[in-house]
Amino acid sequence: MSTASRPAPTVVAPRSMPTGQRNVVRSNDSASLWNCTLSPGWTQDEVQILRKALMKFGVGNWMKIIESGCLPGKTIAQMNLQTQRMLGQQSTAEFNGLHIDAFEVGELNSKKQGPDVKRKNNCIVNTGGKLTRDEVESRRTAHRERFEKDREVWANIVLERVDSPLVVLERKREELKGLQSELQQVLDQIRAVETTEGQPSDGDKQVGSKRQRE
DNA sequence: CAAAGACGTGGGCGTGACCC
DNA sequence: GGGTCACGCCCACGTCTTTG
Repeated sequence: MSTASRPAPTVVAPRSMPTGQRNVVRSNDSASLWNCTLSPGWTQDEVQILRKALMKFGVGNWMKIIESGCLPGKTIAQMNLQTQRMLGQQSTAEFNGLHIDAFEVGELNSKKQGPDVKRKNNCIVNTGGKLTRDEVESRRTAHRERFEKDREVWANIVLERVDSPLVVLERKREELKGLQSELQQVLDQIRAVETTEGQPSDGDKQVGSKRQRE
Protein backbone atom coordinates (compact mmCIF):
# COMPACT_ATOMS: atom_id res chain seq x y z
CA MET A 1 0.00 0.00 0.00
CA SER A 2 1.26 3.45 -0.80
CA THR A 3 0.58 6.05 1.84
CA ALA A 4 3.54 8.32 1.20
CA SER A 5 1.48 11.34 0.29
CA ARG A 6 -2.15 10.86 1.12
CA PRO A 7 -4.47 13.25 -0.64
CA ALA A 8 -6.88 15.26 1.45
CA PRO A 9 -10.36 13.71 1.57
CA THR A 10 -12.34 14.90 -1.41
CA VAL A 11 -15.67 13.75 0.02
CA VAL A 12 -17.38 16.41 2.03
CA ALA A 13 -20.32 15.60 4.26
CA PRO A 14 -23.38 17.72 3.51
CA ARG A 15 -25.19 19.77 6.05
CA SER A 16 -28.12 17.38 5.77
CA MET A 17 -25.98 14.45 6.88
CA PRO A 18 -27.52 12.74 9.90
CA THR A 19 -25.84 13.05 13.24
CA GLY A 20 -24.59 10.10 15.22
CA GLN A 21 -21.94 7.45 14.75
CA ARG A 22 -22.25 7.49 10.96
CA ASN A 23 -21.36 11.17 10.87
CA VAL A 24 -17.82 10.33 9.84
CA VAL A 25 -16.22 10.71 6.44
CA ARG A 26 -14.75 7.41 5.31
CA SER A 27 -12.33 6.81 2.48
CA ASN A 28 -14.71 4.55 0.60
CA ASP A 29 -17.85 6.59 1.18
CA SER A 30 -19.67 7.56 -1.95
CA ALA A 31 -20.26 11.24 -2.52
CA SER A 32 -23.28 10.30 -4.57
CA LEU A 33 -25.03 9.09 -1.45
CA TRP A 34 -24.77 12.47 0.13
CA ASN A 35 -25.63 14.68 -2.77
CA CYS A 36 -28.70 12.52 -3.46
CA THR A 37 -27.74 11.73 -7.04
CA LEU A 38 -27.42 8.28 -8.52
CA SER A 39 -23.99 6.77 -8.50
CA PRO A 40 -22.75 6.55 -12.08
CA GLY A 41 -22.87 3.05 -13.47
CA TRP A 42 -20.22 1.36 -15.54
CA THR A 43 -20.23 1.54 -19.32
CA GLN A 44 -18.66 -1.20 -21.43
CA ASP A 45 -15.79 1.17 -22.19
CA GLU A 46 -15.12 1.82 -18.52
CA VAL A 47 -15.21 -1.90 -17.77
CA GLN A 48 -12.63 -2.51 -20.49
CA ILE A 49 -10.45 0.31 -19.12
CA LEU A 50 -10.64 -1.19 -15.62
CA ARG A 51 -9.80 -4.60 -17.06
CA LYS A 52 -6.67 -3.15 -18.69
CA ALA A 53 -5.82 -1.15 -15.56
CA LEU A 54 -6.00 -4.29 -13.41
CA MET A 55 -3.73 -6.04 -15.88
CA LYS A 56 -1.27 -3.14 -15.91
CA PHE A 57 -1.20 -2.09 -12.25
CA GLY A 58 -2.31 -5.31 -10.55
CA VAL A 59 -5.48 -6.07 -8.59
CA GLY A 60 -5.83 -3.94 -5.47
CA ASN A 61 -3.52 -1.16 -6.57
CA TRP A 62 -6.42 1.26 -6.59
CA MET A 63 -4.38 4.35 -5.82
CA LYS A 64 -2.20 3.73 -8.90
CA ILE A 65 -5.32 3.39 -11.06
CA ILE A 66 -6.75 6.61 -9.64
CA GLU A 67 -3.44 8.42 -10.10
CA SER A 68 -3.27 7.20 -13.70
CA GLY A 69 -6.41 9.24 -14.33
CA CYS A 70 -7.88 6.62 -16.68
CA LEU A 71 -11.13 6.27 -14.69
CA PRO A 72 -12.02 9.74 -13.40
CA GLY A 73 -14.85 9.90 -10.89
CA LYS A 74 -14.57 6.26 -9.83
CA THR A 75 -13.99 5.56 -6.16
CA ILE A 76 -11.95 2.69 -4.75
CA ALA A 77 -15.17 1.07 -3.54
CA GLN A 78 -16.73 1.23 -7.00
CA MET A 79 -13.64 -0.24 -8.64
CA ASN A 80 -13.44 -2.96 -6.00
CA LEU A 81 -17.09 -3.90 -6.55
CA GLN A 82 -16.70 -3.91 -10.33
CA THR A 83 -13.60 -6.08 -9.96
CA GLN A 84 -15.62 -8.54 -7.88
CA ARG A 85 -18.17 -8.73 -10.69
CA MET A 86 -15.48 -9.21 -13.31
CA LEU A 87 -13.74 -11.92 -11.26
CA GLY A 88 -17.05 -13.55 -10.43
CA GLN A 89 -16.17 -13.81 -6.78
CA GLN A 90 -16.44 -11.56 -3.78
CA SER A 91 -13.00 -12.07 -2.32
CA THR A 92 -10.33 -10.19 -4.24
CA ALA A 93 -7.51 -10.47 -1.69
CA GLU A 94 -6.20 -13.68 -3.22
CA PHE A 95 -5.56 -11.80 -6.50
CA ASN A 96 -3.96 -8.82 -4.80
CA GLY A 97 -1.07 -7.39 -6.81
CA LEU A 98 -1.46 -9.90 -9.66
CA HIS A 99 -1.43 -8.66 -13.26
CA ILE A 100 -4.31 -10.75 -14.54
CA ASP A 101 -7.19 -10.62 -16.97
CA ALA A 102 -10.17 -10.50 -14.62
CA PHE A 103 -12.49 -11.82 -17.33
CA GLU A 104 -10.38 -14.97 -17.63
CA VAL A 105 -10.94 -15.73 -13.94
CA GLY A 106 -14.56 -14.64 -14.17
CA GLU A 107 -15.28 -17.08 -16.98
CA LEU A 108 -13.91 -19.98 -14.94
CA ASN A 109 -15.79 -18.89 -11.83
CA SER A 110 -19.04 -18.66 -13.79
CA LYS A 111 -18.73 -22.35 -14.61
CA LYS A 112 -18.09 -23.47 -11.03
CA GLN A 113 -20.87 -25.60 -9.58
CA GLY A 114 -21.36 -27.53 -6.38
CA PRO A 115 -22.91 -27.52 -2.93
CA ASP A 116 -20.06 -25.45 -1.50
CA VAL A 117 -20.41 -22.78 -4.16
CA LYS A 118 -22.63 -20.04 -2.76
CA ARG A 119 -23.36 -17.07 -4.96
CA LYS A 120 -24.66 -13.57 -4.46
CA ASN A 121 -25.26 -11.42 -7.54
CA ASN A 122 -23.50 -14.12 -9.59
CA CYS A 123 -20.38 -13.64 -7.43
CA ILE A 124 -19.07 -16.60 -5.46
CA VAL A 125 -19.05 -15.56 -1.81
CA ASN A 126 -16.81 -16.86 0.93
CA THR A 127 -18.64 -19.41 3.08
CA GLY A 128 -15.77 -21.02 4.93
CA GLY A 129 -14.91 -18.20 7.29
CA LYS A 130 -12.18 -15.66 6.90
CA LEU A 131 -9.05 -16.99 5.24
CA THR A 132 -5.80 -16.84 7.16
CA ARG A 133 -2.90 -14.86 5.74
CA ASP A 134 -1.14 -18.11 4.80
CA GLU A 135 -4.22 -19.40 2.99
CA VAL A 136 -4.54 -16.16 1.03
CA GLU A 137 -0.83 -16.25 0.16
CA SER A 138 -1.05 -19.85 -0.97
CA ARG A 139 -3.99 -19.09 -3.23
CA ARG A 140 -2.21 -16.02 -4.60
CA THR A 141 0.81 -18.12 -5.51
CA ALA A 142 -1.42 -20.59 -7.35
CA HIS A 143 -3.23 -17.77 -9.16
CA ARG A 144 0.09 -16.16 -10.11
CA GLU A 145 1.25 -19.35 -11.78
CA ARG A 146 -2.03 -19.87 -13.52
CA PHE A 147 -3.29 -16.43 -14.51
CA GLU A 148 -0.55 -13.79 -14.34
CA LYS A 149 0.40 -12.18 -17.66
CA ASP A 150 3.98 -11.80 -18.83
CA ARG A 151 5.66 -8.58 -17.82
CA GLU A 152 6.09 -7.37 -21.40
CA VAL A 153 2.35 -7.77 -21.93
CA TRP A 154 1.14 -5.65 -19.00
CA ALA A 155 4.04 -3.20 -19.02
CA ASN A 156 3.16 -2.14 -22.57
CA ILE A 157 -0.49 -1.45 -21.83
CA VAL A 158 -1.27 2.23 -22.43
CA LEU A 159 -4.13 3.85 -20.57
CA GLU A 160 -5.47 7.19 -21.72
CA ARG A 161 -5.45 9.85 -19.03
CA VAL A 162 -8.85 11.49 -18.68
CA ASP A 163 -8.52 14.37 -16.29
CA SER A 164 -9.85 17.16 -18.46
CA PRO A 165 -13.61 17.83 -18.21
CA LEU A 166 -13.59 18.51 -21.96
CA VAL A 167 -12.24 15.04 -22.65
CA VAL A 168 -14.93 13.56 -20.38
CA LEU A 169 -17.58 15.60 -22.20
CA GLU A 170 -16.30 14.43 -25.57
CA ARG A 171 -16.43 10.81 -24.40
CA LYS A 172 -19.98 11.23 -23.17
CA ARG A 173 -20.95 12.77 -26.52
CA GLU A 174 -19.50 9.79 -28.35
CA GLU A 175 -21.36 7.49 -25.96
CA LEU A 176 -24.61 9.38 -26.56
CA LYS A 177 -24.08 9.15 -30.32
CA GLY A 178 -23.66 5.40 -30.03
CA LEU A 179 -26.76 5.01 -27.89
CA GLN A 180 -28.79 7.14 -30.30
CA SER A 181 -27.69 4.99 -33.19
CA GLU A 182 -28.58 1.86 -31.22
CA LEU A 183 -32.01 3.33 -30.39
CA GLN A 184 -32.59 4.11 -34.05
CA GLN A 185 -31.79 0.52 -35.00
CA VAL A 186 -34.29 -0.79 -32.43
CA LEU A 187 -36.95 1.65 -33.64
CA ASP A 188 -36.32 0.52 -37.22
CA GLN A 189 -36.71 -3.10 -36.15
CA ILE A 190 -39.97 -2.29 -34.36
CA ARG A 191 -41.23 -0.48 -37.46
CA ALA A 192 -40.26 -3.43 -39.62
CA VAL A 193 -42.18 -5.80 -37.34
CA GLU A 194 -45.20 -3.47 -37.35
CA THR A 195 -45.31 -3.29 -41.14
CA THR A 196 -45.10 -7.06 -41.48
CA GLU A 197 -47.76 -7.67 -38.80
CA GLY A 198 -50.22 -5.02 -40.00
CA GLN A 199 -50.99 -1.34 -39.76
CA PRO A 200 -49.73 0.47 -36.66
CA SER A 201 -52.22 1.83 -34.14
CA ASP A 202 -53.23 5.51 -34.04
CA GLY A 203 -50.96 6.03 -31.05
CA ASP A 204 -48.00 4.59 -32.92
CA LYS A 205 -48.74 6.85 -35.88
CA GLN A 206 -48.66 9.85 -33.56
CA VAL A 207 -45.32 8.73 -32.10
CA GLY A 208 -44.01 8.22 -35.61
CA SER A 209 -45.07 11.63 -36.86
CA LYS A 210 -43.71 13.28 -33.73
CA ARG A 211 -40.42 11.49 -34.29
CA GLN A 212 -40.31 12.77 -37.87
CA ARG A 213 -40.88 16.32 -36.68
CA GLU A 214 -37.95 15.94 -34.30
C1' DC B 1 0.32 4.23 18.04
C1' DA B 2 -2.55 6.89 14.94
C1' DA B 3 -4.21 7.45 10.50
C1' DA B 4 -5.46 5.95 6.16
C1' DG B 5 -6.10 2.27 2.79
C1' DA B 6 -8.13 -2.04 1.85
C1' DC B 7 -11.16 -5.98 2.57
C1' DG B 8 -15.36 -8.68 3.59
C1' DT B 9 -20.06 -8.96 4.44
C1' DG B 10 -24.83 -7.59 5.20
C1' DG B 11 -28.61 -5.02 3.79
C1' DG B 12 -31.55 -1.20 1.47
C1' DC B 13 -33.63 -0.06 -2.61
C1' DG B 14 -35.15 -0.09 -7.41
C1' DT B 15 -36.75 -2.88 -11.13
C1' DG B 16 -38.77 -6.45 -13.74
C1' DA B 17 -41.23 -10.90 -13.91
C1' DC B 18 -44.98 -13.37 -12.50
C1' DC B 19 -49.45 -14.31 -10.68
C1' DC B 20 -54.16 -13.27 -9.36
C1' DG C 1 -54.01 -2.91 -11.99
C1' DG C 2 -51.55 -4.14 -7.94
C1' DG C 3 -49.30 -7.35 -4.85
C1' DT C 4 -45.40 -10.35 -4.21
C1' DC C 5 -40.99 -12.07 -5.04
C1' DA C 6 -36.31 -12.55 -6.90
C1' DC C 7 -32.48 -10.34 -8.51
C1' DG C 8 -28.82 -7.05 -9.03
C1' DC C 9 -26.53 -2.68 -7.87
C1' DC C 10 -24.21 -0.32 -4.68
C1' DC C 11 -23.88 1.58 -0.08
C1' DA C 12 -22.72 1.00 5.13
C1' DC C 13 -19.72 -0.28 8.29
C1' DG C 14 -16.71 -3.23 11.18
C1' DT C 15 -12.25 -5.05 10.96
C1' DC C 16 -7.70 -5.84 9.35
C1' DT C 17 -3.32 -4.20 7.29
C1' DT C 18 0.13 -1.03 6.25
C1' DT C 19 2.89 2.96 6.88
C1' DG C 20 5.17 6.90 9.03
